Amino acid sequence: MERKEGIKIEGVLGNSSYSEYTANNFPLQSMFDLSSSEDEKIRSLGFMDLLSVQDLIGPPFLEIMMAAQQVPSLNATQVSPTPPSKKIESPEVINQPATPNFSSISSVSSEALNDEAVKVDDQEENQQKTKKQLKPKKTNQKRQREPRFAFMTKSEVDHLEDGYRWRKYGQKAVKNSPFPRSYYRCTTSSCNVKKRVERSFSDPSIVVTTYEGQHTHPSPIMSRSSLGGSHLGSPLSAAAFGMPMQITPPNSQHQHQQPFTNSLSPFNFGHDIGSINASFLHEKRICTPGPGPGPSLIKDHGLLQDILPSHMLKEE
DNA sequence: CGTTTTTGACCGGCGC
DNA sequence: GCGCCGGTCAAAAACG
Repeated sequence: MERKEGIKIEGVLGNSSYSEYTANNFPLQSMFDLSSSEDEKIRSLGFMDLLSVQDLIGPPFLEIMMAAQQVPSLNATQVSPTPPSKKIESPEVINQPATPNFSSISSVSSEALNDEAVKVDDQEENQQKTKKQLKPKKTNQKRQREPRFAFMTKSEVDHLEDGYRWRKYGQKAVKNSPFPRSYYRCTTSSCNVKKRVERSFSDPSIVVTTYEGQHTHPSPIMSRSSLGGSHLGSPLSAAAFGMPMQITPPNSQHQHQQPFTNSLSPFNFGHDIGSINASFLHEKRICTPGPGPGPSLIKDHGLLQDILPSHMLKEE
């Protein structure tokens, strides 16, 4: 009964977990100005502040905004006359009130670089010590954070279906917001991807989903058909990420929102962001409510292929 | 009956 | 050193 749908991914925002920004391997970072000052705020205020998206609405279905967009055209297109509620947001990475195209912010955390290597190891370890993180005093090493990305989505549902199964493991009240923040973890045993979901204080209709880490497995939903075992060798592959991927399950009994399917999973950190952007753009395109009423909005005819293996694109 | 959600407690990091 | 805060755990409850 409730399962609302209508989700629009407004934007993406990745923020480096902490002050690791220093590492700029990601061109993205340069774009997002989550500079240290911002970073501070982020910590204090929370993502929401950063994301303070005013009304990024516009397009009918969903539009994705990669903050990473280095696409000048996009930036140019989106002018943000809207006064930032906070000022935290970087001028270039905001949304556009005028053009119903993209809007959003994003940045990528840099941990990937440093942690990447570690991460791999970490995963293994994690499996072993899955539940003894608190009790035993961790030797000394502070837990390392994985790359995080935040997506701003306009949706009525808090938990967006992204192709993966998530188990909620916590919920906390957000300081500057009346809305709580929910913490989810990928149910796959060997996968330690986490994500947190919170609603924007400014715009209750906007949900901010922050992904942390990358999936070590393909989307359970997707795997049903081809993924079978042909690919997935690369943990960093798009699918590997916790990016939101909307797929229409064959037997959608869960909450599936609109028939749109987006396979965005672009943030391969050390990869070309260009592709990412492309994929996002592509997304947008896909999502556009075309005249043809078909559940197959997906069909990637585009750059997606660059990023996703043919299996991922899945054909229906 | 197995899985997921709820929720209060706990822990570590950080600022004062 | 203390308190605040974000994030996580884990037992119990709720669900399917």
